[in-house]
Amino acid sequence: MADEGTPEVPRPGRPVRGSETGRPIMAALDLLGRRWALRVIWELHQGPAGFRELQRRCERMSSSVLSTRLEELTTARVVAGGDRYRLTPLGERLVRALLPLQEWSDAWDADLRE
Amino acid sequence: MADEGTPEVPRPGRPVRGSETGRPIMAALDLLGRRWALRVIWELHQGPAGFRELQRRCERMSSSVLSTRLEELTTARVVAGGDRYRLTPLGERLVRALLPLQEWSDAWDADLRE
DNA sequence: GACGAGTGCTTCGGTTTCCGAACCACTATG
DNA sequence: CATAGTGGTTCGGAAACCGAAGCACTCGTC
Repeated sequence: MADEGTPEVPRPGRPVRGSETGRPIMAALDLLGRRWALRVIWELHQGPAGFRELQRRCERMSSSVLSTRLEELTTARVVAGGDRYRLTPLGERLVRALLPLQEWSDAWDADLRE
Repeated sequence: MADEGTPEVPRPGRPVRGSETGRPIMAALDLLGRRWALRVIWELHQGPAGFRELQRRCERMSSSVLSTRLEELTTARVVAGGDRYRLTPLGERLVRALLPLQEWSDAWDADLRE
């Protein structure tokens, strides 16, 4: 489904960009702080999708980057491929952890409108 | 505190990278999906910090990128400058929305160790 | 008052990442 | 056979990021 080369995916327990400690939260911030990563997870929460459908949901996201992100998220066991891409139980749990963000973004909207 | 040029900061209500709709959540995902953005917010939650101290907390983060992120986050009213940088009430609320992520990252760690 | 030592940044050349159109191989469906 | 859709990969150009260096300033202190 994707190249299994040497993809350099952040993992807890290993030093990542900006942290030698390997603290899980730092690995998570690295993984999720890559372009489109949060968005892909968010869109998959709306339901499983094939490659091209997922790309459409992300409004013209580059296919090459989508491919890379899917590989990273798959390695991280957040996403699983097969017939279509879908969130793993771990991925679902991540989305639940991210749900308060939607609420916050509405508050942010309200705040900036003042 | 930083250049007030034309910084192109994502805002709810405006089309952002990957979304023409301007839905607040999409603007938030864009803002927070930039390198170091989540980390800077996370570190400021440990307490206010001056520029160089914040850079140290982020373990050798590039000063130029820190400068850019601080400008974006300030424009977004998540961070405020002054004597030292600190989270605004909106920023504190954002951190609270992000707290479940720490818990998740520990579960992620446990899952990957299997 | 000249010396560090620290601060808040900016500049700039080099590297990495991202973008996106084109393309390839495959599977329908008509 | 043609057309349309799928799951990607390739690759040249653009944008983002990196990090060492430097600048202007303040704060002791000798």
